[in-house]
Amino acid sequence: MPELPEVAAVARRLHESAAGRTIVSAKFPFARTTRPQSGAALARRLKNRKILKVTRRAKNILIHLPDDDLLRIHLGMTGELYTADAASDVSPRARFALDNGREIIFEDSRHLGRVNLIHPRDLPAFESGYGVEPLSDEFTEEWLREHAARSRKPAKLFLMDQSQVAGLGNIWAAESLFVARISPFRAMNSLKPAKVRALHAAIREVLQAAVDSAYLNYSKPGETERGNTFPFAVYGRAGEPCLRCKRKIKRMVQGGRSTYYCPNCQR
DNA sequence: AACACGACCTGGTAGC
DNA sequence: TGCTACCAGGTCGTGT
Repeated sequence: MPELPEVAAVARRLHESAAGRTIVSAKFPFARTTRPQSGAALARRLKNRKILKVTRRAKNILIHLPDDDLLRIHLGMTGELYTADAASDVSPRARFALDNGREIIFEDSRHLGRVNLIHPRDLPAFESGYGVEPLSDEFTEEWLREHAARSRKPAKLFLMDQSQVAGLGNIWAAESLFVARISPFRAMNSLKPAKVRALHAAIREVLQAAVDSAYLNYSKPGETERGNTFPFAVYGRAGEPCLRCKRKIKRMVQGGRSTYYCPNCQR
């Protein structure tokens, strides 16, 4: 489910519902959730800590605690994070009881997500895995031109590389490339300046629209609906007509993932 | 260093 | 209806 726009929406909602609250207790019924950390040890360190704010970095949700500790939640493919009335009947991967009688629930059917505590001394190691935030001022056309010139990767794999551009995933990388009319297989260092400019603009435009849409989808308190109703231009549309040229959208496997594109107008 | 590929998991759905 | 095969928006480790 979650790429940058969806994670941003979840983080924002969690901030609205949980910032200022104190974690009374935490439970991790599955060892896998907190790997490689111990669930019991993590629960001890969360007890009676106040939630200062909730932010996002790449596809991580960061719950800021006192003493610069960060509770980091990665949703994986199927993670859902929300606040609910206590004693709800779900059996989640993690449960955080709050001092107002509600709790933060982390569900994740595929167990691909995780919850960890990041101590300030481990922050540099955490940060070193991630590149520029594509909606930040740091992500400029110049940034993209310089980094594109240094990578022989196919454009789609470059965009999905979290150490380059943090937060793009399979859907929004494909959508950005469609808008910029660039083939997902095109080597980054072969892009001419005009294409780089188009790609930079496309990423900003597509992500900003998705962020707005995702927030709307998640904006109602208590709502936990899944799925993204955003009208995709290419993602998941194999065999359907291209919105620009009417030729068929194609699905290919690239880097082990499905890639959707228009072979006619993406070059 | 850079890439490909399987592993990690469960659940939904298309097809027989 | 039931079974099988494939697919899923993400990493992570291992091997070349």
